Amino acid sequence: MSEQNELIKRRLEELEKIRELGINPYPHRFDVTSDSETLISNFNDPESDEEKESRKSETVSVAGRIMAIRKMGKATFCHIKDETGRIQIYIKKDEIGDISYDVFRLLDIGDIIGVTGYLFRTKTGEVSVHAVSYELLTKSIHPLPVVKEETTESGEKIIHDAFADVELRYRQRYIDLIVNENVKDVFIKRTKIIQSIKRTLEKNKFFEVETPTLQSLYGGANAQPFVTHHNALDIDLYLRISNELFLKRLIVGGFNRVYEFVRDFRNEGIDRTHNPEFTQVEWYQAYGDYFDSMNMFEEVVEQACIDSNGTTKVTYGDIELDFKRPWKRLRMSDAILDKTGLNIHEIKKQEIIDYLNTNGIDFDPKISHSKGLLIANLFEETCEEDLIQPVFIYDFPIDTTPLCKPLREYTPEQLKEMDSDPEKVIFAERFEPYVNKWEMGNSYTELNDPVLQRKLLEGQVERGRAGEKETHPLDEDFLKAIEVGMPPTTGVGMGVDRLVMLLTNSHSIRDVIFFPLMRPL
RNA sequence: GGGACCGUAGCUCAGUGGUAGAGCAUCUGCCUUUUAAGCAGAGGGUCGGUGGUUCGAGACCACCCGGUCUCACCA
Repeated sequence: MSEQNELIKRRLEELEKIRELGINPYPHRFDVTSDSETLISNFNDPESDEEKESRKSETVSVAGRIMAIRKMGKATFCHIKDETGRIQIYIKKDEIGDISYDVFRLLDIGDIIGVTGYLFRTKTGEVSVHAVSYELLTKSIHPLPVVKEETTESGEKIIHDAFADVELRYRQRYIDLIVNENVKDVFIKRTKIIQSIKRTLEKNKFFEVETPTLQSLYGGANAQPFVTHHNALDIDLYLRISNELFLKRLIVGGFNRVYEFVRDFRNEGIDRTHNPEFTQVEWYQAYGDYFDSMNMFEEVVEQACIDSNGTTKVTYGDIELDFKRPWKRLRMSDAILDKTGLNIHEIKKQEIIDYLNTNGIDFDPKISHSKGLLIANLFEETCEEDLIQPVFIYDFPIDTTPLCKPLREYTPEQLKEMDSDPEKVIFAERFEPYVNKWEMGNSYTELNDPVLQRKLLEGQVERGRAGEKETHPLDEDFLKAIEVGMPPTTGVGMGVDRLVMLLTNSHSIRDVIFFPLMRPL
């Protein structure tokens, strides 16, 4: 028999013994009156023997999971862990009764107990609960990794035999949360960040809405979708890659400011900044432009940083980031000029290709038809690596997106002329915030010219036929909505997981998602 | 998808071709203020899987499974 089964078998036997003694190992409730953090932080040492004696009648009830047991014959110490921390429990045989004490000795690390008793400080100085009674609340039959915590004389904590196998931690997050102290803190911060973003948006009159996850057409981003099937309708459906096109329909419908936190699904590679399902918040604001979105974006992130960390500054790895507003704003063309000396407005398409080639920069030959896509590629390969502190990169070639308005400075004649000249690049009012070299989001002055919108989306279909995998299929219903008329609008998509990574100093996106996708065993 | 590395007891790990190891956990005994409690003893393994090389494989080779890091694609 394997060790694992043997450990479980022994615990099942103990479970039976407990039942035979008339004790329900899975009772229905327990009155909890306090928690470890409150008890320890509010404890004052009694000033006299009388006070010490009277304290014994001031009982509290706490509940938690047994994390460590130290049996000493007729007395036993254990630590229980509740939602706020750990507290030591002291149980004496002659006080609690022989049977009760014997049952206690059947308990294991991992069991959940409720303890009623009074507070005292041990000889070695730890505030503890002196048990008057206790109750088994849940018997655990699956052994937990035993992690030992040593406190050195200088007060430093050393963790021994940490449950550190990354794979097991992700696959069995419930165990990770129990035995690894800081894991829960990351997820508490995650929730605080999300709550903060919602507060900031609500404060600015944005209205929370919900749109479909299952979509018969996907769009709003460049990505490959997951395909699924609806049986009753007998049609294939896609898990959304973005909610952009639905939020715009709501702007058309008369909601002026909407936002939605969504899980997006993208059928692409997995690495430390990419999980196949990830969280994004998108917001759309009628009558605003991309500068309004920059203002909102930096307000949202600065506030989220303050609400989760107390300041606008945060340390990520060995760098310090400061999210204090206002953030730097840099045109893509200026970023390229600063970095490479290339003035993309002046030079020919071929000169960009030559530059890429002579500098050993790989690019997909499929994009060589488009000066705009070459520029975007040039930017990503040369400038991104320097974008550590928060910065808005703005004015992207229009070829990079079919959903964004051209710059306001162009006259209709200029646009027409540029469109027919492959050496001219139309720039669009798009920006991406960068932090720590990562794209943190995406924003446009949204395109609302239905004729141009149709033309650009049909262009996507063309490019899809030519072999690009991440282009949009044509969404006629969306085009109809734009034809009905969308007011001038700006919208933002923001990657929540990456923001949480930065604000919690997490190395991998899997550290900020409770249950990241793992290959089934 | 490419490359590098990893997989040995429940957990953390050692084991450079010759009888599978340590600490913690578990079990037995002792121990009424311990705290990585302690002391004495015991049990626990198809060494990720399948083939191969060899007198002999945990180790060497091939393939497979799972993972980590990294590059590519993307947010």
